[in-house]
Amino acid sequence: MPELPEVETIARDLAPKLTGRTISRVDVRWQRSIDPRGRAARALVGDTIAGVRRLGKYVTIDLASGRTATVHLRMTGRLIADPLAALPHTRIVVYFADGGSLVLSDVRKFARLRIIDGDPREALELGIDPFDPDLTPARFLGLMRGRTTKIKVFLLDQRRLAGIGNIYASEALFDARIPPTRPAGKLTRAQGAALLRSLRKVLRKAIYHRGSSVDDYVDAEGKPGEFQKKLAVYGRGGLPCRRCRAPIRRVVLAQRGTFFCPVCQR
DNA sequence: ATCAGCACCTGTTGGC
DNA sequence: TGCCAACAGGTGCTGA
Repeated sequence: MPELPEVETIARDLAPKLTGRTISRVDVRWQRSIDPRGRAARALVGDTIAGVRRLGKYVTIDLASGRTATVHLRMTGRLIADPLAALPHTRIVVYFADGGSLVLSDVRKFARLRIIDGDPREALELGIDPFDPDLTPARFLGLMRGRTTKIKVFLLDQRRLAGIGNIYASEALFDARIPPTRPAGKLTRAQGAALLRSLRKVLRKAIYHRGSSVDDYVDAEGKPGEFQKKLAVYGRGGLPCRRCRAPIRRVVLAQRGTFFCPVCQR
């Protein structure tokens, strides 16, 4: 479900609510929700939350001990602080010494909590953040140089760029007027620069609107985002392009639905 | 390097 | 109305 804008929204909402709170107990109701590459859930007990931020699509909880707890919500995960009522599909409950809690709920059981000792960026093998000021057009072009993979598929590779998912890959390519099937290494310098601009523009707008709720995404307050109303191509197969009225096409790339305007993107 | 296929899960939707 | 295949904001593994 959530991509960069949704995770950014959740992390910003959670930060003031969780910072400074001490973990007293963790209730794991679906064991596979704990990523076995990290520590066991009990490692969190006694630790205090120092801050909450986003790394790629991970909600990243920094702990006073120096450890990091990362949550990946995958398709349908939700993180809710101090829920007023029991949530359906609750997989993990982190209880605080003050009596409150943080709940991970997830219908499809794909979401994962991982407790990391060292540098989380390294452990998660994340590429550069789209908003990193070091990501210049030249560096962006450099990432794509020589790659024959289709640009849409390239954008989804978290080891290159961290945070782009299926919605915003299609949206940014439409905004930059680049066909999703173009080999990444074949983008011109102008196209590379335009795509980087479009990625940032689309992501920034989506963050402003608190993310896109296409199906069941909700933020840390349980509320949907608003950006789905602004989507230009994602989920609009067969509908007229907002720019030229030609029907939006849907194709499958890397097993993911991909939407584009065959007229605007050539 | 790259890609297709499948696995992980459950719920909703659209076509017949 | 009812059934059932297709599909879903993601990743990770295998094998070609």
